[in-house]
Amino acid sequence: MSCEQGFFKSLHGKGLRLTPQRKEILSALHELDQLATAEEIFQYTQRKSPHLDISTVYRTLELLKKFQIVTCLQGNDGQYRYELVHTHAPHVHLVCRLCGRVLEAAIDSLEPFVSCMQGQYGFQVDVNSLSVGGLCRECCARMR
Amino acid sequence: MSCEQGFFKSLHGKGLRLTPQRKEILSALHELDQLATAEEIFQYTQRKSPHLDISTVYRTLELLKKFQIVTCLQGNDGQYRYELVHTHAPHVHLVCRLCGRVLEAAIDSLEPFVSCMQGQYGFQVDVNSLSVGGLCRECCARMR
DNA sequence: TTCTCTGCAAAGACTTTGCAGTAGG
DNA sequence: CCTACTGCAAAGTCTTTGCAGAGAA
Repeated sequence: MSCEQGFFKSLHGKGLRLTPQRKEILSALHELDQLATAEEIFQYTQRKSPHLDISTVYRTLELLKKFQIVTCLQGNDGQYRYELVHTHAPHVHLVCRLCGRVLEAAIDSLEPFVSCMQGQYGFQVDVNSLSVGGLCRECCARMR
Repeated sequence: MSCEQGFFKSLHGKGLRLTPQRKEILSALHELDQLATAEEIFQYTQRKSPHLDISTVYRTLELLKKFQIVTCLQGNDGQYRYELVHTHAPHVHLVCRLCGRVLEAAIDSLEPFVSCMQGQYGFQVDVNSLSVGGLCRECCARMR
């Protein structure tokens, strides 16, 4: 698991440690392989490590975020959701404001925007953690 | 205040009422004239209406959101922030992930993306409530 | 008069923190 | 062996809800 190696290096560089709990959480993120809340990740770890605490999940996610191994976004409901950065192709999330469903979308068409923000405002967009609200096809249809 | 009239009509159409508290909150949004948290809006109302309760602020913002009079986004810190939809030109918010500062940016360059999401996924992007994470010019510079 | 709205207080949902014992490097 | 990490419990933060009295239409 190359991700774990990278994580270990990042940790080691700062005098931090690779514990079984951290491995377990990283592994849960891999296996879930989609946006997941801290609670969902926690539930997942419980099968194998029933003593792992949810506060450890939060602390580890915080760490993974710092090292840019996971990104995090907030859904409809205000909860944070996490996913590994490099397992899928880069994408943005489309979050429906009615049904809350989340789609992944390609980022090619975003290029002009990203360049423009860089050029005009010196702002470097985190494409990986972009979350876009709106109406999904189904909810659009339902509204007429 | 045309906004208030629109609000009144929306309310009246559903058998709801325009109360002094709701006026006060709408007025606070106008005068703050920028993204503000429920708490900030609440604080602002306290000068003139010290008995207005924060739960009323939350309930009113919910209502204003339903009528699309305000939009709401979540900043760096997980708090919701609100602003009136039609007082500024349409814009997106650039939220710096380090310093938390929020810039307003023009939306022209976003057009290809919006069309593409519509075409490919049938997803109708809420441009007005788009919040984009990244690094601002200053924080970018500070990182080297 | 009617029924929505408000203030108050309390509960709720999610996340963070303090601490003392545990264990990675 | 040192000090970061964990589980536990408790506290925090922001937001929502229940209720009885107040007040807009």
